[in-house]
Amino acid sequence: MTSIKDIAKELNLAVSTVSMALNDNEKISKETRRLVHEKAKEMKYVRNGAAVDLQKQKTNLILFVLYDASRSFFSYTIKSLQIATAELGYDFLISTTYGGHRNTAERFIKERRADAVIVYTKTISDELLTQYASADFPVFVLGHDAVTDNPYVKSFLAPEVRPLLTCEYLIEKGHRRIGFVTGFAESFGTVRSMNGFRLSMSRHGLPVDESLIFDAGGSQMEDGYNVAEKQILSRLDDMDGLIFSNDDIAVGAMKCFNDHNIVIPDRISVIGQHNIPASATTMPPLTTLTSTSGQELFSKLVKCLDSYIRMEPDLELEKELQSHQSEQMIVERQTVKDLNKR
Amino acid sequence: MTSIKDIAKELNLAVSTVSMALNDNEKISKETRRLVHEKAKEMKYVRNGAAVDLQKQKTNLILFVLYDASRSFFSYTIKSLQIATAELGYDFLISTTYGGHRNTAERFIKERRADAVIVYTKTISDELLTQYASADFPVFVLGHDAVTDNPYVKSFLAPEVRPLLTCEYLIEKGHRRIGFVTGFAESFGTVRSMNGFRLSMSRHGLPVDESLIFDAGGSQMEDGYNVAEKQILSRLDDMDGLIFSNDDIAVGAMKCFNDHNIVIPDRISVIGQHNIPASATTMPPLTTLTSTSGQELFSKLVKCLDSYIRMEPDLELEKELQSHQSEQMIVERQTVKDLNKR
DNA sequence: TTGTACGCGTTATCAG
DNA sequence: CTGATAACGCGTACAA
Repeated sequence: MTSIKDIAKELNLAVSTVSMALNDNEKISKETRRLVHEKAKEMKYVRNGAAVDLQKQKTNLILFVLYDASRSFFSYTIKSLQIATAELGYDFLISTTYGGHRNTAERFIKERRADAVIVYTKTISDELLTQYASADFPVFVLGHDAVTDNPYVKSFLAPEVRPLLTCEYLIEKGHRRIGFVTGFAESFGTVRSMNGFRLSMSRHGLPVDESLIFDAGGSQMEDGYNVAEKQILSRLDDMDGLIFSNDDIAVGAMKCFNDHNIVIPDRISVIGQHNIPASATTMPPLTTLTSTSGQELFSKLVKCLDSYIRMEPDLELEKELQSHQSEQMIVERQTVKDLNKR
Repeated sequence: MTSIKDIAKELNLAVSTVSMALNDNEKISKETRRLVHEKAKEMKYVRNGAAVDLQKQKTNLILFVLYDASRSFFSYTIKSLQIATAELGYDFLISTTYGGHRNTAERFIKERRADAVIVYTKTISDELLTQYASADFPVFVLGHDAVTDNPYVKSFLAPEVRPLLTCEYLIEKGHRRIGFVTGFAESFGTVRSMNGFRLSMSRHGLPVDESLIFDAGGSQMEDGYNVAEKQILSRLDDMDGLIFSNDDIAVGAMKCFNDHNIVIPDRISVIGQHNIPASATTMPPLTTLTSTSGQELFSKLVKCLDSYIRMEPDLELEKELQSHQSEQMIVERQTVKDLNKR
């Protein structure tokens, strides 16, 4: 590995000169700069990231931590964040905690191997974040309100507990005996929509039958298929509507219903959440929920994060972001029957 | 930020003593170690990653570079690699190059910000890898044979050009006028299956009608829907079979066919590739191709990579891995008609 | 058992 | 415009 020292020696220059030349510092004559660059290329010089980081006390990196990158629901977020971070010149890396693999994420947080972290999973504890966030190492939490007294752990996109729109929709369409299927227990979506579900039911004076709350154990299509086959099929007669806490498991369950010749929505209404691409392809297409949070939102988010990194928090922008409530909308397709019409 | 210096001062010890104590070096008395650890916790000491990396000339990091983490096809690979790297104590991070965002990946490669890189995309050029790989910075390429003279760029899981099994299958079932739909042009899967397609056709003496080769422009479900609607629908009568280079676009296209009341496989046979979860949920379920490359394979792969990192290449293991040809199998579902039977 | 001294590769500050 | 020197935070021989 050739270093600036080597090229300094080769050129009979001081290391500092070489360093500056390499960074195109105006203080160095154009000629010298040219020479240095040339030699550098010739000697296949590449700068050492660790050394730069150490000296600058900056990594230029923003780390995004989430549970499962393959969930279609997160793919949009990933892309948006990548665009936003790139706009501001940051590097962007993803750490996945699927299967309990939190070590990498935690080490990067503890050892400050990034300038900031964006956490979109419950698998990293609020305590850890509280412990390690600081003025020069801000942590943004997405999807829930982190419990913390650390002012540098900021929460965004954490919908307040509100009635669950999918539930409201089913009720509006005349459903009364409504079941609920939970996804990965450690996900915010599951917890939140579960709470929303209970809220909606109670507000309409409807009882929640705990035996009609099914746990898929995970948030992937296969999990949806399995819970449908093993737990839901036998209870179909006890419900007129079934809410899934996300589309992934709903799509899997739809497959199961098809395999068992259960006609949706004649036999039972089904509704999902997130509007992932595959939900449009089920038979019949899945009615679901969509929520708007465009590229612009993520750009603002990263801009705000950047302001924290630069130690000049843009409190105004932060306020705007925190008051942001994403608009939710039912995507009406063909898995919910209007029971009022008969 | 408190450093070992600070805690050394506080305890009237030498930095080196503190350093060793922190690393539980036997040379330091148990009592001192306890003391140091205590003080460290008290002062909220956290070690500085960059400094450690610089000194050790190791990052303990393996970087995985791919185009789009949300593609269901890659999710299994990600998970397997994560498990495998964790087994050997490495940190594991993902860099996504979707939308041309290669900067991060390239910078990490150039500046050696990882101990090794696994590349599973065409978006990082072979030249770059060739230029930066070295004995102490191995690069493993997945999915294609990298063109390089650098012995530290190793290729794996690069199927030889062979007849395309899905095509063979269609032909066996009596199809003759076969169309082909390509996904993201920069993906290996697309290129390879395209070549296999041509090979199969020619081996059976069948002409390839170039106007029946459709470009979806991307590998996501939406891309499949769009190409079906805009290009394929009008050509349905000119084909009896249609091959998609991956399931994602096939699933999207199936949705389109359903929307337009095209009955599959009566009107046309359809076959995909990869057997992603969603392919089982289309109406009717998609016939597709699956290939086996289990956890064990990835564990071996990472073990081999590790041997390179440790500068003791396990050539035997490497050989075994390189000769590995994944078993391919048709997953027979309901989108291919047997034309011989009528 | 502990301390000293040095190096890892880079940048920044100053003096010349 | 260029050079010497001191950091950055840590690990490790070697000496005490």
